Amino acid sequence: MELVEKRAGRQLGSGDAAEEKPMRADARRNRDRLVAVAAEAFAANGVQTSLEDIAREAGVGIGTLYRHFPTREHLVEAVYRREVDLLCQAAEDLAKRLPPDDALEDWLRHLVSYAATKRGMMDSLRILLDTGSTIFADTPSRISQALQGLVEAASKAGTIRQDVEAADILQATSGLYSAPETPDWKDRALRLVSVIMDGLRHGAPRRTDGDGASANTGS
Amino acid sequence: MELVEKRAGRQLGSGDAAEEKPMRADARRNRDRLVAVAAEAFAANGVQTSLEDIAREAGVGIGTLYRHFPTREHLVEAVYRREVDLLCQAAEDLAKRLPPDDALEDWLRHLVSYAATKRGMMDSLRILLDTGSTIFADTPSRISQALQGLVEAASKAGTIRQDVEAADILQATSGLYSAPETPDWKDRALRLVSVIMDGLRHGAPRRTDGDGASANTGS
DNA sequence: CCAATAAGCGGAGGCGCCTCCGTTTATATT
DNA sequence: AATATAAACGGAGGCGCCTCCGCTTATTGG
Repeated sequence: MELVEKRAGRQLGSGDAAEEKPMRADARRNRDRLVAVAAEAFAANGVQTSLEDIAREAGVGIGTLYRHFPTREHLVEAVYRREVDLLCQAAEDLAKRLPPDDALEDWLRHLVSYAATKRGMMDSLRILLDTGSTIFADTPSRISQALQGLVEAASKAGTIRQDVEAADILQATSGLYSAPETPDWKDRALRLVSVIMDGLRHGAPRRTDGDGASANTGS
Repeated sequence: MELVEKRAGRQLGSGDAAEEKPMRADARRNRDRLVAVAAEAFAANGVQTSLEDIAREAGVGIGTLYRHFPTREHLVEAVYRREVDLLCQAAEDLAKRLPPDDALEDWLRHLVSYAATKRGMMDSLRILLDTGSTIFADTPSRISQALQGLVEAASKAGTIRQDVEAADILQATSGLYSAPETPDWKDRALRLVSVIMDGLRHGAPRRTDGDGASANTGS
């Protein structure tokens, strides 16, 4: 689960040059903890979560938080970036560990968490847009690429129907981002994933199971 | 100087119906003081001025400020609205008290103060835009209309050249809003006004003075 | 292994935001 | 003028933000 994040230094806006210095071990550890804790907190309570709470939860002083992330937006950007990294990383890992169609299904479940985090952070993300951050330039294509790998593998293995592409699936799941903020949001989202996967498997050349539902709604 | 402001109640966003209740005398007085003080403070120190300072300066408790203006943006909107009102009011007053071209010149000087306030508030005004406030719908046309009255009067009196319209002058002064934030900003702005007025008078059918500079740089 | 030292830590403290509620006061009623 | 009452006042207090700086510790070179 511990994703090694390269480029740990400055970001937000694009006006820096000399970087890439190796960070001291404790600094890196603290920084990673902060981002991880913040991700959880933002997803659960929205971006307005008290930074002091996050620091405490991560077991560091508030000063440490502020040294690493001078503004709330810096932290938000780091969280968002990590989320995308994790998502792409997960695609690779799953592809190795599972049959292609199961990998795809699991990855879509990851996508649901990603969406959850993203919706919690929407407001701050909009601010980042104004600030001229660069995250948004490559993110969509990175995600799309990760998905494409999974889709192609499953397609080649013949366990999903042949005529769908990454773009189709992203479109099918786009409802995740705009759906209302109900408490059972996550259940609905996972159900949607399950439906889509059933659909994809149904039209496959080699069926893996009878054409019933695929069960497994996760925890 | 005391402009009587109708509609003292809710605003910001457009989702209110029943309004226009007569306000208690002390409430109205405090509200007006707050807006006046805030206008000065915002122009001098920008919108980030401490609300506590503003309340103190206005001689009211912080609670009073918050009752009248639940968020900083509500206060900003009120200030901005008042600024526009004062500007339009000034146009009428000046038209009555001075020869048309002098009225026009003085009004342009008012416009400079307006611009000063507006630049101090830019950031918050942008937030207001997102909030969906209605101020921006009619403001430009109101200002434009006020100016038009002055221009037509002066034109009719023959003390400025005949072929200019309000729009021309607004365009000529548009530099006020984007000019850099230097300390001598106001001097430059007033100099610009002076130049424009000289130009307008120069092409007039009946000259008021020789074609030299018009002096009078105000205080 | 032991300094030396710079990188990092963390929390006290100051400030601003905002709410809540006991007190004051303008206004309507008699 | 006296009274009732709802409207308005104001500031204490709680919380979050952020800075500043004395202390701690990982790292380096001997």
